[in-house]
This record gives sequence, C-alpha cells and structure tokens, in this order.
Amino acid sequence: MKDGPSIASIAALIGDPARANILTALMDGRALTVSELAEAAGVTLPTASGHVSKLTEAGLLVAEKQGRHRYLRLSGSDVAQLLEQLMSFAQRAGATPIRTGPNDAALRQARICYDHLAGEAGVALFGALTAKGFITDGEIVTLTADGRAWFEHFGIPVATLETARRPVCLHCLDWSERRHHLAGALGSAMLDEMLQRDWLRRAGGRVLRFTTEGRKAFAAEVLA
Amino acid sequence: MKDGPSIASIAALIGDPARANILTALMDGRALTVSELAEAAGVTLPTASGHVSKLTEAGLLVAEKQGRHRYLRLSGSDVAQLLEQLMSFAQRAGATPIRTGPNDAALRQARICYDHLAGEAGVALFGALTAKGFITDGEIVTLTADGRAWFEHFGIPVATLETARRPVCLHCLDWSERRHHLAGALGSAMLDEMLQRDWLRRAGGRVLRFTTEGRKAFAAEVLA
DNA sequence: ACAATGCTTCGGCTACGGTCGAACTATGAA
DNA sequence: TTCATAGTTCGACCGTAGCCGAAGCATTGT
Repeated sequence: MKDGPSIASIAALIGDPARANILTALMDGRALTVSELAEAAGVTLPTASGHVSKLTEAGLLVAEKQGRHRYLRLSGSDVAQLLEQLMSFAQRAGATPIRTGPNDAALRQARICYDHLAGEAGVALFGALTAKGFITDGEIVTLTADGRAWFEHFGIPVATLETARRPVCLHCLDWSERRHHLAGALGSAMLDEMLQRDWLRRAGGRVLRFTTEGRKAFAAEVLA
Repeated sequence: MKDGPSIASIAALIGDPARANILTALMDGRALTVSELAEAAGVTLPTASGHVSKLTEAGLLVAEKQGRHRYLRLSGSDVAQLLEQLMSFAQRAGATPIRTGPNDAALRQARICYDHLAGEAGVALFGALTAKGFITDGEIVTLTADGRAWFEHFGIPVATLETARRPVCLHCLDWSERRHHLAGALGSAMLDEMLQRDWLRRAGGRVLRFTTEGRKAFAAEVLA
C-alpha cells in the first residue's frame, strides 16, 4: 500500500538521539562546526561526522566550508518549524517524565527559534502586533501600511527586506505556548534590532534573557 | 545540553517503517482494526499489536473497543498535519528516488487528509473560498457573514458545527501542493457534503476520484 | 458448554545501525 | 618542511529493537 512519500526515512533520521541533539543545537539559527556539534550531541567526532553527512544528504542541513572548518546550519526555517512541531508533541505525549530542567523555564519565557523570537515574549509580540493592526494574522501574514510605518520608525528597513527573496512575514508555531509567533525576514530583523538595543541577550544555547531596561522598554514601546 | 522537549523519542516512533505505514494508513481519518493495520503495514498481527500499543501510549493513536475488535484512529488532526509535513520533507529530500507510483498522480489530484479534502482540489477549494471572501485566510481562519450564508445554502449546518468543541475553520499544509487547504469541522462537513452529493468517491486508500458530473458541478458551484 | 475469532503476551532469533579507536586526508601555522 | 588541528573513512564491537511462532485471554456465536 504505497501512500504518499515515505515519511519513515526522514522521521528515523530525526529519531536518533544524537542527531536530534544536533538538530536542536542548531535551532538558534547559528552555524556550528562538526566538533561543536559532537560536543553538543555528546558523541565523539567521528560519530558526529557520520550523522552530519546523513543529515546534509537528506537536505536537513547545509554545509559551508571555511578553511579547515565546516560550518553547518539548518537548511531553512521550515526545518526549524518541523522540529518545533515535534517538540509540541513530545511535550504533551509525556513519554518522557518531563523532568523540567533549570533552563526549561527560561526557554519558555524567551528563546531563539532559528532566527526569531519565540516563547512567551514571542507570542506576546505577535499578539500585540496583530492587536494594533500592524500585521494581519493570516495564512500569509501581511504587513499593513500602519505596520510598515511602525517598523520603519522602530529602525527596521522594511523596504530592504522586501527586495530579498525571503518571505517578509511568516508565522511559526510555538511549542511551549501552542500559539504562533512572528517569523520570516521581519521576525529575524525584529530580533536583531532588539539584540542591538540590548533589550535582551543570548544566555547560552537558545535561551534569551531580557535586561531589566529591555523588559521595560519592550512592554512600553511594543506591547503597550 | 538539555534543550526543550526531546523530539527523538517521538520521531523515532514515526521513523519505523511498519509504524509509518500504520500511521499513513490511518490518514484518511477512518478507524481500522489491528488486523487491518497489520496487513497495511505488511507485518504479522503480533508485531502490529506491539506497534499499536506504543503509538497509543505516545498519544498518537486512540483506541476504541467494540466487541472483540479494537478500532484505532489518529488521535487528532494535528497528528495528520504533522505527518503531511513530514511527507513534504520526504518528498523534496529525494532520499528515495521517488518512483512515482500509479496512484501517486491520483493522490495529488484529490485525497483525504484525515477527514477533509486535500490535493489540487483541496487547495483550489481553499483558494476559491478566500477569493470570494467567504473565509479570511489567517492564522485563525474565520468565516465571514457571506461565507456563513453560502455554506448554509450549500447544505452545511454551520450553526450546529459551532456548538461543537471542535474548531470550525483550520488550515492544513498540503504536502503535494505546498499550500494550505481547508480543515476543521467546516472542512470535514464540506467533504461529507460532496461525498453525499456523489461529486467524488473514495477510490481505495486515501484517493478520491471525481465523478464526471461532480467535476462539472464542483467547478460551477464552488470554484466559479 | 464449546468452538471460533480478534488480540495480547512471551521467548528467542536476527539484523541493522550507532559507537568508538585508529588510520588517513586536508588545511593552516610555525 | 614539519607540526598541529579539523574532519573523514574504515573496521570491529555491541545493544537495541523489530520480527515471528506459539501460547494465553477475552469476547462472540452456536
């Protein structure tokens, strides 16, 4: 009974613990070397090398050679989205006793999802933007005229973003909140700008932490 | 480096060929017995039984006992959506040479995705409904007043649907078309109505085939 | 009560795939 | 040229998990 593309191979690829670790380690959108991935996955270098080649062959990762290093990143945000979706299942499945780690709470509050803001803060941002009518919340999220003005004023060169091939607005399902947050070029630029302003900082892995001033400013300028 | 819920276990669950077959066999939304699943997956009954218990334990399937039969179905449309998303990867990954089977073309044209219409026809339906302003194409797809009237006239008791707990409108990503199609209670009711009118018929597995009259009527009454 | 059917559990077999150490290649530095 | 570091490939080891046949429950039918 052949029925659509065979999902088994791709799922099995993600299903190995070491490879899953590699993939989640890359979910902050940065590119890591094979050695770094080996450490992240808790395996030796040769093992990681094998996994990486399988993942690139399947198109989940892309490699970029630079000198004697090989930098690997997720091939696109769609991969990140798939992983987030799997997380949302893994969570409620409760197959694992969910021994909520120390940084788990931090992850829920604010984290990087590929290249944009996720977690409570990400969902709050998305909600505020739609509530104010800056974006229309749709299958294809679109930017309104008001929104364009606001983003420009915020310091994001919207016009420049639109010339690129990448979709400006996208949404992405948040595994911890089970609601959408802003992705796409705009989501990426928004996160960059907030990091630039030192509203929040990377705190190891995917965790993002607000600075005290940043939290205030975020509430006042964006959410309010 | 603990980082979010562990996706490996859930992915590994889907990653086994026999289990993947079981899951795809259930993607038409119907409930099948363990024996039927065993045949679909190409394994013996004891083997299938073991797989099924793992899948139910993980919350991907739900069981319903009826006499000495045990009917199994996907636990929800979100599972179907996850599977469709995996298919979209499996497809472009090209890990498998994609030897496009005979019914592959048929699958692309019209098929059942859990309980609603998918494939070219499903995407066309969704497009037509949005183009006419019957639904707004959003993160949360909503039904407009015009749309409500149209669906009622088409023979779908919208008010009744809204009393149920299930969301009326949802979208679902189509693996073959890479665009959204209509899901949710409305999508389900729409498919039921079209089957009722004999516009299309189940043709084995998930494949749907238009009747000649059905194709005309669909084009005239819905797409036009 | 007995047989038949649908499913689960058990025990044992097998094989696939992940893992590592060691050897090899390639790039860059001294 | 020589050494050091990053990565790949190879060979061997091992564990896990899928698979089946046989036996055991449970439910229905006669």
